[in-house]
Amino acid sequence: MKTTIKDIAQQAHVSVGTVSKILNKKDGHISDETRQKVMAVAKQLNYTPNTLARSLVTKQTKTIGLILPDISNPFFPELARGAEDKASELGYSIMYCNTDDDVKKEDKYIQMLTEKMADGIIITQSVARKMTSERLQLARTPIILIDRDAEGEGVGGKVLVDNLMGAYEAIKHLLIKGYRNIVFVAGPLTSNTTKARLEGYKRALDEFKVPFNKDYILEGQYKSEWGFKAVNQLFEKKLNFDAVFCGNDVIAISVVKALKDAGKLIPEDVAVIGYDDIHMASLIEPPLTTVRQPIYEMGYRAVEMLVDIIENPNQDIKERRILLATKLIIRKTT
Amino acid sequence: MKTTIKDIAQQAHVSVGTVSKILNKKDGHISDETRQKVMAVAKQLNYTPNTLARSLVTKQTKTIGLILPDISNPFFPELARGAEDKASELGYSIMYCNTDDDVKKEDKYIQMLTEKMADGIIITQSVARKMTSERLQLARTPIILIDRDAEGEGVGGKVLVDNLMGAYEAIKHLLIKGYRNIVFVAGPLTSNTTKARLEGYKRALDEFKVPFNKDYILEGQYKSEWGFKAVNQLFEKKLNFDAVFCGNDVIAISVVKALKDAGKLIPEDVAVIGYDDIHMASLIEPPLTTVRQPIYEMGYRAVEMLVDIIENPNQDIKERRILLATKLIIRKTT
DNA sequence: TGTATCAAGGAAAACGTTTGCCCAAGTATT
DNA sequence: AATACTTGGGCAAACGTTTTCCTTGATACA
Repeated sequence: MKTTIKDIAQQAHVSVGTVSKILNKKDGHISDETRQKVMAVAKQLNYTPNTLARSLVTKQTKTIGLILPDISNPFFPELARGAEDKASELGYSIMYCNTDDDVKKEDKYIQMLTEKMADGIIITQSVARKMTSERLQLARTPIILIDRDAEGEGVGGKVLVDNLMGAYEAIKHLLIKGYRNIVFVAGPLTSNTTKARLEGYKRALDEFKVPFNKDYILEGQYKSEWGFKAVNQLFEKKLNFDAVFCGNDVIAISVVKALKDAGKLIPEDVAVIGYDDIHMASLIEPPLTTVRQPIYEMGYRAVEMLVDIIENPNQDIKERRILLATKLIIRKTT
Repeated sequence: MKTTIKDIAQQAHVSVGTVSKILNKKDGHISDETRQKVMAVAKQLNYTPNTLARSLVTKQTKTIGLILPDISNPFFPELARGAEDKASELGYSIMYCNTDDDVKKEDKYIQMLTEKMADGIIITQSVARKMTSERLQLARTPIILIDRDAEGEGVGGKVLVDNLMGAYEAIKHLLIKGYRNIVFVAGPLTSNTTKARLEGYKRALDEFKVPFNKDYILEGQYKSEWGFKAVNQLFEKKLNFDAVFCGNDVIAISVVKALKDAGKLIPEDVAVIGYDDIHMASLIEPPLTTVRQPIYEMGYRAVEMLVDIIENPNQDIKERRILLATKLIIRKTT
């Protein structure tokens, strides 16, 4: 049997309340003698608290849920890492969940996390659906949106990246370099992230008086396979293009691969630009020009924000929103 | 306030015990009428159980801890994914922890997990230290070792990969292809994983009567930078080599990069072979020959084993050990 | 001398469940 | 008619903590 506070109390001939006070350093009214006795017994019995019981009375579990689409997508481990580092620093632990962008799973996990009494939730939603009050009723717990924006009253806060500017700068860079027929191999257009990037894309085009052609917008998934498929589509459509702007680096890497396999020279025949700046981006041939996102920092800041909400509940803040800047990393594919 | 079982009891005019029995489908002795009434009230009040309280009495949290060196190393997300998928299937959730191969952090997390009453722990240990009884006393909970082996009584089980054979086959392949001066850019030699691979390396050499030269063994970390450093060392030492066997794909990818930057042709001048078969391995130029590990399956099987131990505690099994096979994936770097 | 203050620590309720035991009434068996 | 099950459901302990309020004795103060 694990030793409990009761065992300590018995052996030290004091009451459980006293033991609890001492162990929690609320020992203003305890003599040095008893304190030391209790501490000694605790150590000897190898006591570790049962946080379940503690949480039951204190109403906090020091646990936060992290709901992500898919940890095997290289974008998310870094985000998770940032979250875990900050959480650990603040004394919280992280429960993690993969949704595969499946709304059902999202709901299931939110449910699970509320049952486990998580103090808060950080989520990258699959689609930009509203956080309905119904859902929030389910999770009577602060929620932070991360990476992907969505409407919704009742969301505790948001940590986002300025996708409009990120895309704008990327496209502007291509335009300055003289590319004019720029394909956008995008993620799902249901996502606000994608929408914002499309905005940026259009804005840059506008500025350079290049007409927008919606045939150049290809909608797909944030997955490696999509890169190959997209290039196929381009060739099938016999589209005349000289640059490809990709929804993320994973897509970009497979686009580069597919283009090279088709005999294209990069960047001479066609330029490629990615998004994220995952580690691998600099290692492919040629090294990938990309829009760097502060991924680690997003995770880190999200936890920071969430814990602030958890621990200072009645601050009068209308909206919490962190918008992080991207940075264009110019390598050799443009 | 969240609604509790008590609220339901009041509104339905029954006792809390009855509600509990109904909600848990232990309603052999309950009339249809009351059951339906209780269910209706529960739904109407939007009840979700508080698993803290439940766990306190049932002594199980349906939570397992996953302790890994670093989730941003592409090997581990896939393992984590396998673990999470199986866990979710079995009704468990996962708490995850990054140690950065720091023994202190390992202990801290084990402590944390026992305090949170995790039902079991899966760990990739940083170094092959024994699971001392002291440590197991801390964690009075089943522990599964995954990926990296270590001695120790009291370990609940192990899920490993046959690293000796994996390395053996890789080296044999190189030898058959005619390469003779084979460098091993290894991970830390304190790890049993590395040791086993070194065994395999030697065995293959032996079989082909190629003398072993310990200058060809370079010890480092399982990180991308190590690949670059290792190649530098090779050139500095002016070592005559025609093949490089790498401790993992991340290293291999940077080795390929470094070699190409130095003007070497791959595989004509020097062959490179990796380990893991991460997704990126097939996307670099030239596509990487590598030893595929069933990473996802390791995570999956570890959870399977752990939950079996948790739920059937008094089986009389002396040792649980799963040794998974690797597979040589031949691409274009050899 | 009487009273207020203070230090040290105990008692017990509370947190939200589960579960073993008990009881009452009805039904079946002898 | 007496006994034995069965059905339906209540009671209360237990899980391991925290925390509020009390009690007791001692000391200080007027």
